[in-house]
Amino acid sequence: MLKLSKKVEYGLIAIRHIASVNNHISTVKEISEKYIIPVDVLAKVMQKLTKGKIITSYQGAMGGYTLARKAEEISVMDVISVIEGTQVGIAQCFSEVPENCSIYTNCTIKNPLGKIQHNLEHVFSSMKVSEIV
Amino acid sequence: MLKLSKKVEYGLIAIRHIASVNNHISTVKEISEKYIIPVDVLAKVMQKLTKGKIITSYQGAMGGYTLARKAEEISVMDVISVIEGTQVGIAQCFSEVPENCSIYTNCTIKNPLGKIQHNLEHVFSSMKVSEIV
DNA sequence: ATCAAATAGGACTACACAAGGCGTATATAG
DNA sequence: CTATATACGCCTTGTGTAGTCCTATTTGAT
Repeated sequence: MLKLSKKVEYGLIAIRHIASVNNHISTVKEISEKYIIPVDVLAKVMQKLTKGKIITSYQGAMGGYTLARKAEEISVMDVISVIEGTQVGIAQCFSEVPENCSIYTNCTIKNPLGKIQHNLEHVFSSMKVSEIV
Repeated sequence: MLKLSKKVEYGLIAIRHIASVNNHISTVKEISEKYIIPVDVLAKVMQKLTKGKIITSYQGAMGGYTLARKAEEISVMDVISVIEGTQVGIAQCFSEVPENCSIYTNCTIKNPLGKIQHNLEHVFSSMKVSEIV
C-alpha cells in the first residue's frame, strides 16, 4: 500500500548513476552489476525511460545510455509516470477509468482524496533527480 | 502503485458518515447499505478502527459505532496506520524490516526517498477528517 | 564478412497482497 | 429467549509485481 515499485527505484538509481559519472555512457550490465539489480528488469526499465525521453539510448557495441536532459530538469514524477505508463492515482477516481470504482456513485470522499492526490503530485514533481546525486 | 487500499477508503467514508450524522450511533449494516460497501469488509475495518481508538463500539442490540474523538482530531494518517497495522512506507527502507530490501546495501537513493516519505507523511497528517465532512 | 557487445521487446512463471465471502462466537436490549 | 449487533478467524479468488527466458536487431571492431 502506497509503495513505489521496484522498477521506479531501479530507474532512479540508474539515472542517479549516469548523472554521477558526469553523463558518460553507461550500460545496463554495468549498472545492474554495481547495484545488484536483475539485468532483464533493469533493461526494460531503461527502455521505458528511453521511450519517455528521459534518457537517450545508443545501440550496438559500445552502446549504452546517457541522460536526455540535465538532472535538474528530471523530476521523480517524470520517472514515475514514464515507468508506470498509466496515470498514477491514490484511488481509482484518479486513474484512467474512474467509473470502474466499485463505489463510484456513492463515494463521498472524492474531493478530499483529490486534494491529497494533488499534494502528492506536488511532492513528487518538486523533487528533482539532481537532489539525488 | 502508490494506491490507497479499499479498506482505508471505506474507513474514511464510514468516519465521515458518523461525523455527518452528528456522531449519532451508526451500524455497519446502515453504512454498508448506504454506500454499497461489502458488509464483512467494512465490519473488519470498523473493528480495526475501534482497536485503534479512533471510533468507539457498542455491542449487542441497538449497538454500533461513534467517533472516539472529534473529527478535527482525526487525521487521514491516523486512519491509514490503524487500518494497515504495519508501518506504511513508500519503499522497504521505511517498513518494519528494511534489511529485507533486495538492494539494501547498494542502494543510493535511501536519503532522497526518506525525504519524500517525510513529505508524504506530512500531507496525510495535516489532512483532518473534519475537512471531509 | 563475421563476431561480439549492446539495446529492443515479447512470453511466461512465481509469488505476494488486496478484496471479498463464510462461519461462528459473544454481547445486549427488549 | 430472541433478534440484532459487534468480534474474529479461515479460506478463496483476482490482480499486479517481480523476475526469468528467449529471440531479434543494431553496430563497432577485427
